[in-house]
Amino acid sequence: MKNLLAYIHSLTNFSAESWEILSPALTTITFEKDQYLLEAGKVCDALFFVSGGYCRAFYDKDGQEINTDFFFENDIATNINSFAKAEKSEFSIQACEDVTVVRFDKKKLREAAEHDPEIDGLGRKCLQQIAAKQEKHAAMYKLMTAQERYEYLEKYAPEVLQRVSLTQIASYLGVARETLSRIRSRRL
Amino acid sequence: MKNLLAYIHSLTNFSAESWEILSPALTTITFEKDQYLLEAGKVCDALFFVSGGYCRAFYDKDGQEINTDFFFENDIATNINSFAKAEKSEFSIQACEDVTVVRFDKKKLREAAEHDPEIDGLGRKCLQQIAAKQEKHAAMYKLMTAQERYEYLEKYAPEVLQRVSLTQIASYLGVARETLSRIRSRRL
DNA sequence: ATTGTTTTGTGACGATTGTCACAGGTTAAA
DNA sequence: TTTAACCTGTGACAATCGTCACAAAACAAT
Repeated sequence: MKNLLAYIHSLTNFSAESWEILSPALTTITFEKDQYLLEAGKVCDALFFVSGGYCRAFYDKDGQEINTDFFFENDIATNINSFAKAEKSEFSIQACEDVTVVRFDKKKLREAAEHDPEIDGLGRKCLQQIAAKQEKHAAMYKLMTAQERYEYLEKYAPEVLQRVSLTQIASYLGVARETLSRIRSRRL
Repeated sequence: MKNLLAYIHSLTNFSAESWEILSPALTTITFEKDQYLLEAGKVCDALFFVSGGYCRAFYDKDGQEINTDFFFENDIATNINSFAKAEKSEFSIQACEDVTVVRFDKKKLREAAEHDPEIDGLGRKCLQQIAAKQEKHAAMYKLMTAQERYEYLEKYAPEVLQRVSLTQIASYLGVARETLSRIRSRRL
């Protein structure tokens, strides 16, 4: 909860009263490794602030799992489209370790936002953050080769390389496991 | 302006009074072919609702231009990160034909949003739309081969294939011009 | 019509990557 | 400690794609 408060304050001004109003929308939950925070085909009705452990977002493409995102401590994990439009999610979010999250219930969050403009502003900031993250990631794909993407991770997201297995990273970078293995050995 | 109203109503409830309050933030502008709506390195201080013609967003990577988006009639063209965070834009937006847009001035828009929750809600909806578009496009890159991406455009964005030159589309799809030419000839 | 400019198609070739197969390592549970 | 399951590294080979070069086609302007 302390991390969550720090995260919120890093985004926007947030009073003690706002926190009181927001609190009922929050629950701390733990997921065991391999459990799903969100399953493809279901509607996303919550945001998850990750306070311990990490998870991954992945699409199932013809039986093959393709990672599109990792969420570590102090990240917000969700499907923002599914959340905002109440459409079925096209991807799943799964715990890669035992994970602790603070869950923001959609309905209660909306009620809280209606009563408090600070909470409304926070919601908007979160949306922006998520949009920004998506744009960065999309640009990484469009502008870089596999090797450059790997170097980008080394530079800007080293925790991914430290904590995530090669196989999972390869899927995230869009290359075969073997190719990533060779990229690594080339760079020693 | 009529198209803009229809667009707004498709997103959210919007009263005549809100429109009155919003109007001072709007200007209709035309850009000639090749003119810039936004230049890389500058801060984006406006949204552009495209009412005629189309434009492209592109990154400059070591002198090579890489297209990342096209904006047609009834699209909102902007750099949402640069707009929201007042950071320098990493890409440019350029008119590909003579283009007519309705410009939303950032400062005036914010003032209008402070006076009217409907305008505030509209802003949020726009943000969501843009985030959704980005996510779709990112997924296209991560999940599909070049050929599948081309077929995706055929299915979901045929106006791109009709109106944009092969060279520009190739850059957008992330393949060499020649490769796209071969994808096309394979599919006849 | 003619010229010049831009765009598109195509062949050849080399580089990169994916696929398949298998070996070596690591980890976790019994 | 042993086993089993999983992850990683590596070689061989085929398929794909990018690059270079140039021809054909489309388009614009005079």
